[in-house]
Amino acid sequence: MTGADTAPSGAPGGAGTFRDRLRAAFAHALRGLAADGVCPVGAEDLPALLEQVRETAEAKFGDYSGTMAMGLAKKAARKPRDLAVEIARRLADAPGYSAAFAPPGDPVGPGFINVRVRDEALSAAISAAFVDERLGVPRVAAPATIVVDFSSPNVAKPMHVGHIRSTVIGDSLARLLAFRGHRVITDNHLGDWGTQFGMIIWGWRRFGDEAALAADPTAELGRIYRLVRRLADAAPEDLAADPQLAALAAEHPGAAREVLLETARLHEGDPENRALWERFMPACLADIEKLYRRLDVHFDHRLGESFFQPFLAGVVDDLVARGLARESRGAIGVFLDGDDKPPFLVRKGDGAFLYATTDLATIRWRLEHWNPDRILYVVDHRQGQHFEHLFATAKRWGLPGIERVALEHVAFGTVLGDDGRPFKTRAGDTVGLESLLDEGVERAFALTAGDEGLDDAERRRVAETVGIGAIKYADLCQNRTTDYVFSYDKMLELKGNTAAYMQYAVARVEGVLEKGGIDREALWRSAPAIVPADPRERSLALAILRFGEVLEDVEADSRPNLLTAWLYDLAGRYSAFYDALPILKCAEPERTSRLALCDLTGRVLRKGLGLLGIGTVRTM
RNA sequence: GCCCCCGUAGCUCAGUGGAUAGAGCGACGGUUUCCUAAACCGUAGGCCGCAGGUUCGAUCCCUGCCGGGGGUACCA
Repeated sequence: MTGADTAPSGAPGGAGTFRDRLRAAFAHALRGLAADGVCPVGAEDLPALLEQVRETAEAKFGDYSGTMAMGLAKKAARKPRDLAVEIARRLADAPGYSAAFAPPGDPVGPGFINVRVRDEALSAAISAAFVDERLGVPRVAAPATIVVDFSSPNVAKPMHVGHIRSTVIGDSLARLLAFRGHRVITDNHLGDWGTQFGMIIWGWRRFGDEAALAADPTAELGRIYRLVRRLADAAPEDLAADPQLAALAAEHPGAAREVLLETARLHEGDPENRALWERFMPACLADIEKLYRRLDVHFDHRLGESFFQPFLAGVVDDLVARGLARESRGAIGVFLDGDDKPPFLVRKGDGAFLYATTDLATIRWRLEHWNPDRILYVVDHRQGQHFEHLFATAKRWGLPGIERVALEHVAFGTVLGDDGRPFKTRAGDTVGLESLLDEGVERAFALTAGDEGLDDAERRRVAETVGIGAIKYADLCQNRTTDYVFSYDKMLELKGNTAAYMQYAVARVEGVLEKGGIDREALWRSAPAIVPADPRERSLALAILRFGEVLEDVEADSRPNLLTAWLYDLAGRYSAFYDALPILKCAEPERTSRLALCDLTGRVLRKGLGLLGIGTVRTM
């Protein structure tokens, strides 16, 4: 970090984004339409209609357009074009319109109303953003309390590639929502009480190695976990392929059943199992924390499954008492879709609870203690059905506050290897998260081999930022819901939609300012007028001022890839600007204006990357 | 069987009701006495899986089909 995104002081937050201001003007125009009886537009119709005010596809159509006239034409019993004329006329009279936008021209095509931002307004807005600590991004009018539940690894086994998306996407959403002005509560719902502990307890008693545990607790626990898992899950063909495993399996024919028994004992409060659990936990947590520090991911809370364990029996009793859950085949479940469909199980036949039970207890606890407006579960898409059932059960349960909280499963796809199968090592093992990061950093380091003027320590720091940034960015820039193919080569490309390209753009900004010996603080204090006269400056300035619009869109659908797409577009515009126009070598007042635009671009890129949890470097 | 997701350029992916469907890689061509050329500019490359439907307008919404993936009562 260069520290340059700390605030210049003194700027107002501004009157909202250009899109906000134009939507307000369209709202005025549409209400006028209704008041004059031209077209019935109810207050409830407005939001959807105003969503049709957005940036144009191409600069030749202007900066923003409104396309609602076509859809409304039938309702108004007019030709779309005529209605567009009516709207455009009222638009020009809307309060605040003419200060920001040029008079709308005649509607284009079937009824597009195209609008161009006035040059003076653009200059004023970009100059204001320059001295604004929020870079021109407005705060939300109505802050909400939003719980972001993400990462949630199972402790007692190493974090692996499967945890990266939840961790990176969740962290980014939390940062973004907080910057927007919401009250964000991050919670890591650790898997610290599940069947894997039954496996470890059972395995420790049979295969545990005290010396190995002392030397490297996670490695030893991981070894035991994997071994027991293979034993308990072994299919006949696995046993046929692995004589050693087969021998073990013959020795422990009841492994699967006994593991579940140990889990149940732990849950029932068996002192010996509890003692083992307490013995294993600290090492597990320390190991996980180490990775989070490296990823620069932080949580407000770490309320794992074990935290909710005391409430589970009460949850089941309550569900039964209210007639929602009942006994079936020895287990207890909620029949959501009728008796013939599989129920949502909250207690197993052996008395152990399930993650459904914990999740229900967690919802109740969060409602009681945090009273949130939204709870986001950043969990992979394969658990979609679980969350459907969970949310449906929670609503039927009728907890206080449940009717006003939005429970949202923020689903994401699987990380695949080159072969299109879930990402694995060549040997077929799950890829550990730490070694994944190491390899990304190592490859980034190799790429800096030719760099002059960087000592080894500096190169290491750059490689860490670039390597980890590449991995995070590759994940965030994909449409969340689709699977994506993991490729070090692609994510470390210096061109294209990668973290490195954005980081490089930031480094070039640094280069210009450093080369010019620019005193940034003094530049901020002088609050210069930025005048985007050249089309490339204009295009860059407009993109910068869309930052707030993009964050609003990201929040609406929990889609960080909208932010990465905008950053990529922004960095591209900067590169085009930088390439075509002299900055240090042009005359005043252009020189200061362009320097300010440069500096602001750098701060905006840095802030945008920061909201993705990605750092930047001064040189690369 | 039922439910969910995905089929867009050779490859990896954006775009999910608007204007001539976009990037990167790969291919071909251009730009450096000049602030980081790890860059920029350009060319070629597409029945947006198939067939119907809704709409002024469909890659996007609905229905069916084909192909791929995932889920589907005691793992999470």
